[in-house]
Order: sequence, then C-alpha cells, then structure tokens
Amino acid sequence: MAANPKAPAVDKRRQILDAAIRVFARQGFHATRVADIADEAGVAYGLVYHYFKSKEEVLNELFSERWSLLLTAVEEADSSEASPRAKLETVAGFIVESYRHNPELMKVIIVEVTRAANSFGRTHLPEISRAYDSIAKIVADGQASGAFRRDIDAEFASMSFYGAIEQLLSGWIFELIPASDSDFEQAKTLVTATICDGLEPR
Amino acid sequence: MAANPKAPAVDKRRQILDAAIRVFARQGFHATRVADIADEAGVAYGLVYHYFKSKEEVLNELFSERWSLLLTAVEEADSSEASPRAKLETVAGFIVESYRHNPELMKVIIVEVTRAANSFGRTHLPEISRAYDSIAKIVADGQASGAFRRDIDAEFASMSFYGAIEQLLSGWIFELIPASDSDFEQAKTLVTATICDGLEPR
DNA sequence: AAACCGATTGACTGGTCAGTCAGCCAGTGG
DNA sequence: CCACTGGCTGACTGACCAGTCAATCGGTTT
Repeated sequence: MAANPKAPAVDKRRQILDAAIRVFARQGFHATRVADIADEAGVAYGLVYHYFKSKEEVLNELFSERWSLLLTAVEEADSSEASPRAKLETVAGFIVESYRHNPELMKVIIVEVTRAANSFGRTHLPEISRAYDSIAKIVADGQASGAFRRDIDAEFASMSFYGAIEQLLSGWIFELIPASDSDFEQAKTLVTATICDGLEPR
Repeated sequence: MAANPKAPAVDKRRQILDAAIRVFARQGFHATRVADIADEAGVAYGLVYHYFKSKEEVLNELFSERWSLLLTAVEEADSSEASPRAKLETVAGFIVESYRHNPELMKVIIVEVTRAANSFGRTHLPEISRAYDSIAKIVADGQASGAFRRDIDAEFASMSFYGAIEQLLSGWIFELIPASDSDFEQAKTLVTATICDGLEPR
C-alpha cells in the first residue's frame, strides 16, 4: 500500500495540466494547439486525450481546481468572527496572494474564463457568480449590523469590489502597472480602503 | 455636389459594421464566420473583404470608432472646470449611457477587446491604457488640489474606478444583476459615491 | 454606343487542427 | 516465458473557414 502499483512514476496528468497553464498563459487558449500542450509537457499528443475529453476540458479543470479554492476562502472569511471590513480584506488578500503565488494560472483563469464569459466562461457563469454572491452576502451582513451604510446595494458593491481587484490583476498581467512585492501588499489594503471608506457610515 | 455620384444608395460598409455588432454580440468573435456577418448584412460574402482587410479589421473598426469617443469624453471631462468628483461622475455617466444606448456594441467592445487583452485586445492596449491614464490624471489633479486624499496611488485608484464600472457592465451583459433604467441611474452615482467617499479626506 | 470603373457576387482553395485509432511497450501474474 | 493489461504513442482524417479571384453588374464619361 506504500505506492499504488498502477500509479506511474510521474503523474502525467498533472504534468499536462501544468504545461497547459504555461502554454495558455503564453499564447492564449484559442491560439494554442493541443500539440503545443503535449510538447510542453514532453508527452505524446494522444495522451492529452487519454486524460481529458477535449482541449476545453483541460482549461475547465484548471479553472475549477482554483476557483473552488477561492469560493472556499470567501465562504470561510464570511463565516469567521471578523468585522465585515476584515472579511473583505481577507478576500482581497487571498486573490492577490493567488496571483503572487501563481501568476500564470491566474492569468489564464482571468483572461480565458472570468473575463471571457461569452465564449468559454459561459459554462462557468454559475460558479463565477457564486463568488459575487458570497461577497455580496458579506456586504449585506455588514449593512445589517450597521458596519456599512445601507444606501448602496450590496450586489452593486460586491461587483465594484470584485471588479476593482480583477482590474488590478489585469493591470499586472499586462504590465500596465508596477508589480513589485510592495505593490501587492499595497493593493490588498488599497482596494479595501477604497471600497470600505465609501461603504462605512461617515 | 449635392451627392457624391459614387456614393451607393445605402452605405454597405456601415451595413456590414452594424451587422457585425449584432453577430459578434450574439456569438462572440471567434464563433462568428465571415459568412454570418455577410448574411446578417444581406450582402455577398466577398463584399466584406472589399471593405475590410480581414474579419479582425471589422472588430478593429468597431472598437476604435467607439473607444475614441470615450477618450474624448474623458479628456473633455478632465479639462472642464468641474470638481474632480464631478469629473469622475461624468466619466461613469458616459460609459453607462454608452451601454444603455447600444448594449450590443458595448458588449462586443468589452468582451472581445477590453477584457480580451490577451488575444485580440493586445493590439489595442495602448489605446485602452490611455483611458486609464486620463482617469488617473483626474485623480492626481484632485489629490494636488486637496479634494482627494493622497495616500492612495492615483494609478491604482484609476484602475479600481474603471474596473468597478466595467464589472457592472459585465453584470448587465451576462444578466447577473438587474438592468432597468433606474439601475443605470443608480449605477452612475453609486460607482462615484463608492470610490470618492473612499478617496475624499474624512 | 462603347469603353470604363468601382461595387458586388459567390464558388473555390489552401491550410489548419481537434479528435480518432490501431497498435506499441513495460510491468505484472500465471 | 508467455499472455495480459493499461498507460502511452503519433500518423492520419474529416471538418471547417478565412481569404482569393475571376466574373458580372450598373452607372458614368467620352
């Protein structure tokens, strides 16, 4: 039981997924051929289809894998005892750290799924909007407890908050704004500061 | 000289562009074949290539046409005598009105260009970031005059502001949030209120 | 009325790729 | 030592479609 006798020496499936991250990030989903993924993974063309139903399913898997982490993070933040503002800070921090930890994966997720809700992302709209809803819930709770002002719709505030963060990531991805470690740190507090100081009663 | 003798009865070029808006909005750029555009326009396949170098140039033209209006609007707002906050309100208002006036075109621009900076939008990054810069300038001026607090980087604030608006449009586009007339009106003030009350000194 | 010219047509082609499939090979069990 | 099994291989194919081009049309000029 030390090792599954059927387990290959290296996990080729994982190897393919990791290669796909790099290639998708470099060329974009539409411009990458399945052969590019196989080459990058150092694996035969056909093996991609052994593990995945289609090219799209590879992207699918990458997205779901990470997005579920985000959903968990947001829901955990929500169910904590922290202040609404601290909860939002946690969410912003998680997303920024995700980018810092694996910028290529986040680039793929944002560019090819989240911001491509037309073509590919359409499939994932439900998952995507679950994140918006969870954030909206944090805001709504804050409003109920009096920590946030009530004249701004929670759903709108949630979209603004998430939109601001994603735009920042986009700025980093396309090198429109500086992306040093201190910029990442700043970003976490900045987004929350900007949004919350607008949400909190004066 | 009353009418150019070479001008056709109907402007076929325009007809093709308008058809492209509808088809791109419905199917997305990648999923639309040139034949779809021609059919929708009620025009022969080859005529598209008479007026445009490629399918991409059609999208190109749609984007540039409208983005230049946005740039003008932002720069005009900036050069007015209004308060920084009012300037931002003008910008937000212009974008919201653009969507209200022609949601299909705005959908195409956002989904296929602005939020697709990887594939197609890469070409337009300079134009796109000019808008961010102009907004940042408004913020920076506000900071210089003391209307805005100075501990939030103007570039970051600009990205947050624009990101918030675009996310709202995305929400309307994909029917994640309600899009009635009153929602549009609310949105204009909401975005500015959210961002500015966070930017203005307390 | 004949030459001219830009607008318009749509059949055709060349290239590209996603996905298939027939079989290979390494490790395991009999 | 042979049969078996499942991960693994990569040449091949069928479909699709952007872009080309030779031909036609309708109005203008000489």
